[in-house]
Formats: sequence, C-alpha cells, structure tokens
Amino acid sequence: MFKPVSSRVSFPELEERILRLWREERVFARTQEKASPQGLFRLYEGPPTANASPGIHHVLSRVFKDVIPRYKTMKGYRAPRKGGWDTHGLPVELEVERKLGLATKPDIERYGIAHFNAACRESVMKYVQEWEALTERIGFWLDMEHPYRTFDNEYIESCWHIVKQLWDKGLVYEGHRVTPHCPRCVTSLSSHEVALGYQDEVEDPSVHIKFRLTQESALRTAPEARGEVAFLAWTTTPWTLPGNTALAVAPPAEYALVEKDGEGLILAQALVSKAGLGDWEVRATFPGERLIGLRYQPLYDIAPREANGYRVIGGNFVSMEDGTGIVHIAPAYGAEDYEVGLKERLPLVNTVDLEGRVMPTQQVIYSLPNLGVELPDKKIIQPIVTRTRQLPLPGVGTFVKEADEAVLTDLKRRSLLLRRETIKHTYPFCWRCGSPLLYYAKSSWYIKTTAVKDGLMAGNEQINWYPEHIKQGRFGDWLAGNVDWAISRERYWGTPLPIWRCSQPGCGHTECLGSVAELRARVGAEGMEEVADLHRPDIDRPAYPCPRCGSEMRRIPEVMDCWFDSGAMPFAQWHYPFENQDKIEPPGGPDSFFPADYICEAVDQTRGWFYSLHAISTLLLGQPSYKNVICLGHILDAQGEKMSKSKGTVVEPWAVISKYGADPLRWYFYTASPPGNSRRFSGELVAETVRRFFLTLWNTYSFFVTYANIDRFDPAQATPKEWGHPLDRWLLSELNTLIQEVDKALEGYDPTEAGRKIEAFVEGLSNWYVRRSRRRFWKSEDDADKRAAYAALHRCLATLARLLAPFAPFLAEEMYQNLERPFSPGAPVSVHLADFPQADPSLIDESLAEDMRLAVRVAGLGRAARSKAGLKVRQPLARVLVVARTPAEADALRRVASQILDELNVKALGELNLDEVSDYFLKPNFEVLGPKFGRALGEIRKALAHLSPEQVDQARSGSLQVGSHTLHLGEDYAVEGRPRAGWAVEEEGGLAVAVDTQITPELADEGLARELVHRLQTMRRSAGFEVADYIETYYEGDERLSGVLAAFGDYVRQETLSRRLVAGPPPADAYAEAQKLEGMAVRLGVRRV
RNA sequence: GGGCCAUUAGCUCAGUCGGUUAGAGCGCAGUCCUGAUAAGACUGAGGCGCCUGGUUCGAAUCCAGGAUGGCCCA
Repeated sequence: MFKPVSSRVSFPELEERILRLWREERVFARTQEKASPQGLFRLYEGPPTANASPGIHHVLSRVFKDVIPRYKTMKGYRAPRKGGWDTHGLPVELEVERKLGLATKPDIERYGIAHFNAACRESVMKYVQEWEALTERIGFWLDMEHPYRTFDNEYIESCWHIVKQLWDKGLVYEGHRVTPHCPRCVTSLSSHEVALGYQDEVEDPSVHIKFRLTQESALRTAPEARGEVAFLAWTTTPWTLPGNTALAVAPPAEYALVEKDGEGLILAQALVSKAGLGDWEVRATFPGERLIGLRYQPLYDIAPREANGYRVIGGNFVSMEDGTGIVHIAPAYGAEDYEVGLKERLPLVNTVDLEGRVMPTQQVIYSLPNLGVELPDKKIIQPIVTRTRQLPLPGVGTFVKEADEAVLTDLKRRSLLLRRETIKHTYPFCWRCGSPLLYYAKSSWYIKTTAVKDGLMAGNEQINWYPEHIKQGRFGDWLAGNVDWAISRERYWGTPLPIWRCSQPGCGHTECLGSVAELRARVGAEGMEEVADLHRPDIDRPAYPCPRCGSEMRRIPEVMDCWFDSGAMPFAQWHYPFENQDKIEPPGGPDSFFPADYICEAVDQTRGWFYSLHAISTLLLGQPSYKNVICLGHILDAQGEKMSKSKGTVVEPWAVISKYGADPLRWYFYTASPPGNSRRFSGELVAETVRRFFLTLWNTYSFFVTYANIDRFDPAQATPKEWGHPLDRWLLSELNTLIQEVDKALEGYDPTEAGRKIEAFVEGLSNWYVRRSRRRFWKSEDDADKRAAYAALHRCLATLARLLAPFAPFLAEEMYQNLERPFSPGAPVSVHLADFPQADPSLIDESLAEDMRLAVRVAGLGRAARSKAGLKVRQPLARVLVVARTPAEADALRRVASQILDELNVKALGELNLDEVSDYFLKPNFEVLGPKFGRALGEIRKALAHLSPEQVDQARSGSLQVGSHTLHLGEDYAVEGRPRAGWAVEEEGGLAVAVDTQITPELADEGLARELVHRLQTMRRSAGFEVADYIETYYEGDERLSGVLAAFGDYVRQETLSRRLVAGPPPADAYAEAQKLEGMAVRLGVRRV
C-alpha cells in the first residue's frame, strides 16, 4: 500500500516534513560518504558578505549553485560543498559605525580599534545564523558546520602566504592611486559612498587657461603665427593647475590656430565659438595628431626636466562637447588623469595635503624609462623617483577652494587667464559630513597583475562560461584592459597587509612576512603574546629590529581589499600550505579540491569574485581556479526595475517560501528565463508555477496512489516483460527520451532547458496519458492491461522523482519515499542517494511518438469540429472523417484510430477523399527554390500566387512551367488541399477533420445514458461517497428513461459502481435529487450499500 | 561618456541554418468536458516582432545607427 495522497497539498508543510527527514537521516552527510566511482565534483561557494539579511537574489544564486552538485552526486560523484563567509570589508564597518554612532576615522580610533573590530566580528556573526536558516530552508546543501571564514587566523595566514609568494616574485609594489577623498574625515570613500553624496547645481569656477608653447614647439606648429602661441584648456578646479603635467588632445579631431591682436591660441575647431572666440581669426587648422609631443611652458615649474612632463598627449577620452578639446591633466587629482599618467609615464605632482590644504612643499613622483630592472620573466620594472620641491605656490596653507581664488589671481597677473565664469554642475560631497570630495592620488599597495595579463587571458580560454558571451565580452574585456590590482585599504576590519617597514625615514626598508612563524622568528615568543588575533590592533603591536639599520620594523597600517580574501578562498579555506597540502597538490589530482569544477554567481562578480579568484590562481599557479561558471542576471521587480527598499518593491524570500514553498520558487528560477538574463520577479509568478506545474504533477501522483491502493497494486511484483498497450509504450518512449534530454542539458550546465523539458513531459503525462488511460485504471476486472497501466505510470512517476531531485528536492523526496523506497529492498534512504535515471534506448520509439503527436492533433481538430457543430463530447457520434496529407499519415491514423475514437467519442474513423473536400494549392519549397533561382525567385513567386485551376491540375501531375523555368513536384513544390468552403471541417496545415453530425435514435439513447452516468457521478460526489464505494441507484422518470436503462443498464451500473438500478422512489436514507434530463423531469437517488 | 546584455500578445517567455500563415502558458470573453484535477479541451479577442536604414529572391533571425531598461566601468 502507498501512503494515501490527497489532491490537496501544502508544499510548505511538505517541505518542512522533508527537512526533518533529512536531518534525522543525515542525508546530506551520507551523500558525502557514499561510493563515488566518478571521483570528486568540486563546487566553490562564493562567500556571501554576511552583513545583511539574505534577499531573493541570494536565493537565486544559491539554488543555481545547488542544482548541479545534486545532479553530479546522483551521477556517481562526491560533491563536497564547503560553506564560507566573507566577513571583512567596508560594508561591515559602515554598518557598525552606524550602530555605534561613529562618523569618521578619528571617531573610530578614539573609540578604539579593538572594540570596533570586536563589534564588526559580532555583527557579522549575527547575520550568519539567518543565512544558515534560509540556506537550509531552500534546500541548498552546503557544509555550514565547517565553513571557512575570512576572519579566522588560519585564513588570514594563508592570505599572507599568498602575498609573500607574490612579493618574492617582485609582483607587489607601492604606487599611487586616485580615490575620492574626504578632506575632513581624512579618508577615502568607496564608490558606493560617493554615489550617496552627489549634489546638483553646485557652483564652481569655469576658467580658460593659456598654456604657452615652448619656442621650439611654437615654431614647429604655427610658423604662421606672429606673436606668442598658447594651448587653451578649460577647468573647473583651478587648484589642480599646479599639479598639471600634460595636456591631452583628440588625435583624429580637427584643431585650429586662431589669432587676435598678435596672440595665437590653439583649440579644437568645433569648439571655437563655444569657447567665446568667435571674433578671433582662424589662421590654420590641423589634426590633433600633429600636436602630440609638443611641449609647453609649465604654469608652475615643479617637475624636473628628466621627468618628461609638460607635453601634449593623445587621449580617446577628450570630449568635443564642451571645454576646448584640450584637457588639462593632473595625474594626482583625477582617476582618468592618473590612468593616463601611468600609460604615458607622466610625472605626478602633488601640492595639497590630506586635509585639502596647499602645502609649502610639493611632491613629485616619476619613473625613469631608460633605466629598468629586468626580471626573469622578461618584465621590466622601472625605478620610481620621489622628489620634494619648494615653490612658493599661491594660496599656501589655505583649503583648496580658497586656493582656487589665489591661483586665478596669480594666473591673471601673468596674463595666462583668458576667461573666467561660473558654472553649475553635479559634484560629489561626503555623505557623512558634507565636505566637497577631492580626487586625490594616495599611496597604495599594488599587485602587478599586468605582469600576468597574457596568462589571465589564456586561462580564460579554458573556462566554460554560461552564457558564453561573458567569456569574450564582459570578462574578456575586463582582462584585456587589466590594470594593477590595488590591494591596500586604510581601514580596520580586514586582513592586515603583511608588509613591515623600518620606521627610520632615511632607511624605509620593507619586507613581507608570509606566516605567523616568520613573524615569531623575528619578534620572539614574548612578542607574539601580544598577538592573540591576527587583526588590528594586536598585529600592530609587535616590532623588531630592522635588519638593515637596526631601527624598529613595524607593520604598515593598511588592511587588504576584501576581494583578495574571497579570491584566496581556494587556498585559504584549507589553511594551505600550512595544512592540507593534498587538498591543492597536485592541481586536478583525484583528491585535490583545486580547481573548482563549478562556480555560480551573478554577473556583477565579473570584476569581483570571478576576477579575484582568477587573478590569484593565475599569479600563484599560472592556471584558472574554475572550469565552469554559470553567470546569473539580476532580479528586477515586477515593473522591470531594480528592487528598492524605498519604493517597497523588495520581495522578501521567507514570505514567498512560506506561502508557496521552496520547490516552486526554485523551479521558477530554473525555468522562467535563461540564467544569464535579468528577470522580473513577483510572488504571483511563483503562484503560477505552482498551478501550472506542481499541482498538475501532484494531481497525477495523487490519482495514481488513490487508484493503485484501491486495486492493491504492488510495484515490486508487477514488471511486465513487454509493454503491449500503445499508450504505455508511448509513455515509456517519451520518458526515456526525457531522461536523455535532461541528462544532456544538465551535463551542459543548462538547468533551464532541462526543467522546461520536464514541464512539457508532465503536461503530456497528465493531459494525454492519464486522460486517455483513465478507464484502464477503473475497469473492475483485474486484468493484465490494468496492471500494465499501473506499472507504466508508477515507473514514470518514480523516474520523475529522480529526474526532479536536483531541481525540486523536496517534492522529489516525497514522491520517492512513497513510490519507490518501501518497495525495493536495499533502496537508499533518500532519492538524493539514488542514481540518476539511465535512459533505455530500446524503449524509445520515434515513429510511435510521431503517431501520437498526430493523434493529439487530430483529437484537437475533432474537438474543434464538434464545438463548431454544437455537439458535446458526451453525445456519441457515428463517424469522424479525416483527410490525411500523405499515405504515411493515413497509415499512422489507422494505428492510433482507437485513441482518436475514444477521445472524440465516435464510433468509426473514416478517410475522406481529398477531391471531395478540397481546393488544391501549391506550396513552394523555398529552401530549394532560393538557391536554385536566386534573383529570379521574385517573379516565380508572383506567378505561383496567381495560378489558374488548369495550371494547378497540371502541377499535380508532376511538373509546372513558369516562364522559362520548370518546377518539379516533390522537389520544388508540394500540392496540398484545404477544405472547400461550406464544409463543417476543421483544418490546420492541410490536415482536416470532419465529424458526422447525424444522430440516430440509438446514438441519442447512448448519449442519454452517458448523461445519466455523469449526473449520478456528480451525485456520488455530492453525497460524499468514496470512489470505490458500491451503491444502489434509484430512478423515476418517463418511458424513455426506462428504455435507455434497459439498453445501457450494464454500462450505467459499471460506471457508477451500482449493484442495482431500481425503478421507483429512493428510500429515505438515500441521497436524492430532482433533475431535468434533456427536457424530461426525473428523480434520482443513490444509496451506499 | 564607454562596454556587455535584453527588448516578440496585457504579463512571463519559446522560436533550430535567414524560408511559406510568429508560438506557448497565464490573464480576459465564450463554449465544452470532468469518477484524478484547486485541473483540462476548444474558440475568440489580443502582434509595427523597440525604431530607422542596409544586405538578400526572402529578415523576428544577419549588418549599421538610434531608443528604452538592466548591469559593469568612468
């Protein structure tokens, strides 16, 4: 006996039950212990930042992470999934700052780094529990008992080891980078923070500045000019002008030399009038390219000659929309300026301090291109020179906004200021204190990823991306434009950078320590006592003598970019290389967890985790750390816009799960749209999934269990040697095709395709197989056909449970526990420990599938024809007539005739002569005609559309002359018929079905009997009888009713499980109704016996 | 401002190599069926295939430009 299954079901309740079963039976643990002939399948869990509650988008990535390892487990792999938590980083710090009421870095330091970091640690742990609960509830199997955590000492030590490896290869260096900087908080802001603080309509100076050409350059460029010649540049930040070291032009654009009163200016021709120089005379024009390399006189001569500054460079970023087409470049004060500076090896000049005040001294940093050190891998590292200068700049000691005024006054005095206006534009301010942000080049530590750029790109070629366009698109482009990775952050809650520096300014010796042991060797056991935790501030306490000068070595204050943490995860999750060397070495070995077979995250990770993983493994081992990636799109709200808390369009995962269940949510994510697309989401869409797919499947399952129990069907005993009934053979053929398709799709990391195939199958199962087979299940004789039907449906549902297991693990488990486990001794305790189904190709019968498709189609057309004639299906009809399009189709129709007759409730299937019902028309075969006739096809088409009936007759006989061309039947065209007007026929693509509308008295009586059965069935239900209850039936009515019951009594009794049909009034304990049957007043009663 | 992706019915999505009349589900209107069904069948309404050009005998499909939305970067 099967456990009874009600047609009503609550998936959330069912799932909670299954979760208990999994816990009690340790099912996940057992998947890790079972035999794995295929070896390991490695999933890397991209650690979520556990600083907020999980959202619906996290459910999306987690269920996509889950489906593949579940599948692989069933295919004979062992698929360990070590959980992980990304615990460091600015978002965590910001949340704690809010909670503690801290606003600036000085605030944090007053509060105490130790307390602050303790609060960060605690805050992160708080959310971890919420994540664990959701992860379990959605059925994402992940080892959360032994997760890696990026804040653990072991994890940090592994990161140190990696940094040290790179340090030893000469890939770690100190450089500068431009960041948005708040001069009051004295800290950099992340891009996300900057986005919080934009203000519109900010007033700033808008000035045009002259940069005079050197004499030599002026002669070369503009010999026609009579007087002095200058480049005209435009800026809104005059305080950055002392930092200027280059001017940029657009190489392909046209530039003009304009002249007035003996003074020459060069600017983009398109912008002459916009710059207010309409009355200047254009003396010459030339492409921007010709300007590249020219030199000009610095406004403030800070950078030395050898630094090779104060020259014109080309840049594709130069705008022709506003300004002058000549862009002032100050590498210290703009991210783009800085990038260009690196590329062009421009000197970097810094004139303001971190609080935004103009310094009395200036700092110049530049490289010397002609002196380089060649590394073993042929990469050349240039020495960096840092110089201090002392020029009396305007506005020394004042804040940059005041310095603007001083600089302009100075330039005006020197006749270098052409125009001065004010503009309103959008500018970022600090979201905490409201100070204007400065873009500022700050000292920063880098990993020289550009040194392995070729390796990064070659490694990318080995990775399978889904969707594929990411490989050459977003990710490939990102790698192609690779710049060195800035890994230091001036923050507190992060992996401390293991770089130590001598505090003696003249020495500045630096070294990198790659392990706790190395540190201990220098600071001694006592020194290590201060370091219980490898975070700040503990790690900042130890000091040791400088090996070069004997002064004090201390760690630099920076922590690492938390993306480095996550990218180090393949190694750091195992505390490699201090422990678990065999988990990495040799890469790809049978016990190695490196590289990953599969990872999955959303598309924004191309520059996040996908990159940090790829960069670190390439730097370290020269190979990628993952083989297959599903890259998910983002979830949008029902309006197709980003979910937003303020608009209230955020969907809470728990609400969806407790209402509809995790399986329907999972299923929706797998099947609704391709994984790479962004997708709209709402609870309503999950509700639709429940109705369309889950309830259809559940009803089929419930139907099977209900009737199988009535008939005491035992799946253990009933395995027919051969499947005789065409419906069974069809079902098993479809099932085995499905297995092949789902297997192939999952093998190719395409759960969407796999899920959609299953949906289509379940649709056919419910609405064709079960619908067509119902009578076979409730015939009362216990014959072989009935057992075969049960066996076929059972096998199908049990197989479906296994196919569904990776997608809808709860429902699949429920079905498995009821349909399969009790009946097969030694069956695994869970469907997730069972093998994935294997297709039996011998059961696949493509021509039967073809036949059945035809039957479904003809039945549909037949129903439409009945509907058109107003003949309900309950009324039997004598004949259905079908026009087959080919002899083969006619044969197929004969094979499936019984299905069609049954479905349409007709007595006989006839074939119509095509000539009787059809007009003929020609169907050109364009795929053949196109290549054959090419350009001439236009005329042929026209001619074919206007054929005379005689020409059509000629065409039917074999060939047709069109102009000078001869077309041949079969090859170039086909002839098809369509129903002649006036026939009660339904037609689709040449296949036509008609029904005989004549109803004889015998047919009418049979129809009445069926109507009566229908009424009695409804009454049984109203009376609350069980489907297997036997009854007595009472009837009162006119003579026709008696006559019909005399003729069809057996049929009525059998259908309604009536022991007796009694003419006369129903007894008092019967359920009775007065009804109208085709105009007759009748009284009917049913009584359980 | 640049890159990538998407745009097909009111909604969610298919659509093979460029080939004849562009499909499904949901929703809506109507009819029917029901001894599994909270289901189902049939019919109908609903389409400028985002727009504009181009290639081609033929374009939802290929190419170019643009629009809108999303993401990433500046």
